[in-house]
Amino acid sequence: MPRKSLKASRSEKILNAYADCIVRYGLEGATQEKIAEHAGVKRSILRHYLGNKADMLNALIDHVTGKFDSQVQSFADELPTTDRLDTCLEWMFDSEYSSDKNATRALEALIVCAYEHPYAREKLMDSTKQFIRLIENELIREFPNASSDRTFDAAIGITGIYFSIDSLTALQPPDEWWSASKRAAHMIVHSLGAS
Amino acid sequence: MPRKSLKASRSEKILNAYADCIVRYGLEGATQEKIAEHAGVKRSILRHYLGNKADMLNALIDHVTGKFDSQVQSFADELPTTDRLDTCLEWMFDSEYSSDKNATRALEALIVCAYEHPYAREKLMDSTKQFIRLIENELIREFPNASSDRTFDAAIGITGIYFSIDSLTALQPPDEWWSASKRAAHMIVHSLGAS
DNA sequence: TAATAGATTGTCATTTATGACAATCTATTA
DNA sequence: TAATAGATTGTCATAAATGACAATCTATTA
Repeated sequence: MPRKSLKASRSEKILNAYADCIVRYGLEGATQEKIAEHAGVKRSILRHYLGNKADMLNALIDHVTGKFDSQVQSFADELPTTDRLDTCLEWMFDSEYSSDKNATRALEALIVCAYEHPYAREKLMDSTKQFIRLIENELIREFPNASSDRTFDAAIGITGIYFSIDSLTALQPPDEWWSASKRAAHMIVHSLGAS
Repeated sequence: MPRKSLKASRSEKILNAYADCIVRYGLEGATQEKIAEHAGVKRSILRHYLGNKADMLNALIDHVTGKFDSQVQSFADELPTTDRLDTCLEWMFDSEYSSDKNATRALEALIVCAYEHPYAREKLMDSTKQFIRLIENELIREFPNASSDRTFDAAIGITGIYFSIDSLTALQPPDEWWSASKRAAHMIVHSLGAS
């Protein structure tokens, strides 16, 4: 008899707005008013679907890490059979392929709450590890003879370069910084090949 | 006749506390109460020496970028004549040498205000460029025959790796991530040498 | 030691953010 | 079409953060 629940779609829309807001205004700068405005709803709606502030933050943590994880997964799934590593770096560092870099930036914006929020810390750590592992797997596939230590080092390095240039986006760096980052990542790859 | 002004020392103490707070609680999470508590003073004092919220933020931007810049400068000045590049990477990635990593983390925590605050964006960009240039100079000194493009790429890469592992500190990554980051930076260096 | 400029404290008003909940509207189907 | 469960809106209370400023204390030196 009742009407259909909009909980899933409304929550999705609100949490996306929340993620956008923490990227733009910082975690504590993302007030409920701003989130509601970005989502195009009344503030009361946030509470109706997601509870109070703490509930919302927990939902956001799951949302952001979940979205990031699934993007990483489909990223891996859609890699071609040849040129996987090069394709990988193209997708990471070329803006035309930037499917939704906001997932990464939201993840970075959440890091600050790791100090007070052990659950967040764990989930963010897991997501980060998963991303590193994706890079690591592609490196192993390309260089099966490289030592696993060096492969891990390279994966950490490439991931770091990516996270860093991504978080510098707010400073509006020139496009050259992106292409330079990409070439730096390639340097690591080549160094691994030359071992 | 009046008593000596404590403006310089009090402002210094307050701004250091402010910087600590934005690292720990985020830019908007660093309330005047928390800053005052960290600095061990009454809140009224903040206003007395640094004005209102906007004034304080401007002072913080100058303070953080100035501190970062001067640390980068003395970092460069104190490098030995031999093994400069290796020493550089040791200082960056080995925790025992971490003079004051908080300057870097405060810089990163400020990035979010670049969206709304053009002055902050410029200063943060300048400080970032200066750090990259420091790395670049050392690479040029070590590899004078490398093309300037590749040297810049390498500098961007190494800087990115450093900024990234530094900002991941809140997630309490294992020490291996730091050493892996260091070795990844070395990979870039070696790749430059092998050009 | 008295006058002065600054340090320090305390208090209140205003604004902002959040929490709680009543009231109303609307899709759904029995 | 009437009953229902959920959607949506609006309002008020409380809490938190900031701004403003009066009042008091204290080092300095003329």
